[in-house]
Amino acid sequence: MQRTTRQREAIRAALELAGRPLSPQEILAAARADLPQLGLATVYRTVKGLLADGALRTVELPGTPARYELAGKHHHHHFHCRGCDGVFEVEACPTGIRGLLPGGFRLEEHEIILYGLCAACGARR
Amino acid sequence: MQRTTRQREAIRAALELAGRPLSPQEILAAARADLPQLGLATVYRTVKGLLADGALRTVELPGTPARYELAGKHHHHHFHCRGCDGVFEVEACPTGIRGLLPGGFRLEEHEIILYGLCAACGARR
DNA sequence: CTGCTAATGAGATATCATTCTCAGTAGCCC
DNA sequence: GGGCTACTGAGAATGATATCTCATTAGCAG
Repeated sequence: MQRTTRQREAIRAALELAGRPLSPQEILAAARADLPQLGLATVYRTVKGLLADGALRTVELPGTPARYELAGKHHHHHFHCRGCDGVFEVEACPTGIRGLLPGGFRLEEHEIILYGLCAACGARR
Repeated sequence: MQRTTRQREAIRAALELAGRPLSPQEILAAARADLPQLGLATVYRTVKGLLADGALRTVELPGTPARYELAGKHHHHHFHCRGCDGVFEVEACPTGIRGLLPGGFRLEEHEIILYGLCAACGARR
């Protein structure tokens, strides 16, 4: 049976508050604001459970551990900041992607990743 | 000093022949057709050297080891087949990506990854 | 051809992300 | 409140990629 624990709530809250995809380490750091003794294993276990429930979505970017964001948002893409390594959501999507494909290939999904500096890092330089 | 070795040539040839990004393991398998005793360490060392020379470009996709392709091709994107896990080049790019960005963000690069089945895998099902 | 030394190969080792273990803790039904 | 048992935390174990070590091999300049 599924229990509602302090940890589970803290982890969901951290993701909700962030509003962007977080890695397990980022989740751990954020949720420790509430629960300082929180363990990494619990983060992984809980994330797995939330994924199974359909409450989270996996966001995988090249060269970094998987990140997780709350499910249910509409289609969007991601911006990966080279300054702070943070990942942000981008609320748009160009059209006509299907036309890019060579013949015979069957398109199921697409991911667009933008690289650069986020507003904070851009201002700092 | 840089020497022209059998191994270096076999690795470059494998990438040239493939015409698509290869992981170190894929490079190893392909180049062993010519040099059966080729070692993985040599692949990594050689790839590093070719990258430093600017002869190769790194292609990083989520959830997979980095792959490498010959440098100098014009801008393109990649298709990741879910059937065979192979990566193929896609010779096009939608316009207007910069318009997707929120204010303050500085865009330096972008990557578009298409997921689905390649022609061979699509036909097999 | 000869010697110098860069490059190689095989296995050991490092590095991380993720999962496992297990004793102790705490949700929740009654 | 009590008891059953799922959940937790800390560290060990795992798995996969990438690098290092070192004795041996082989480019290439002279």
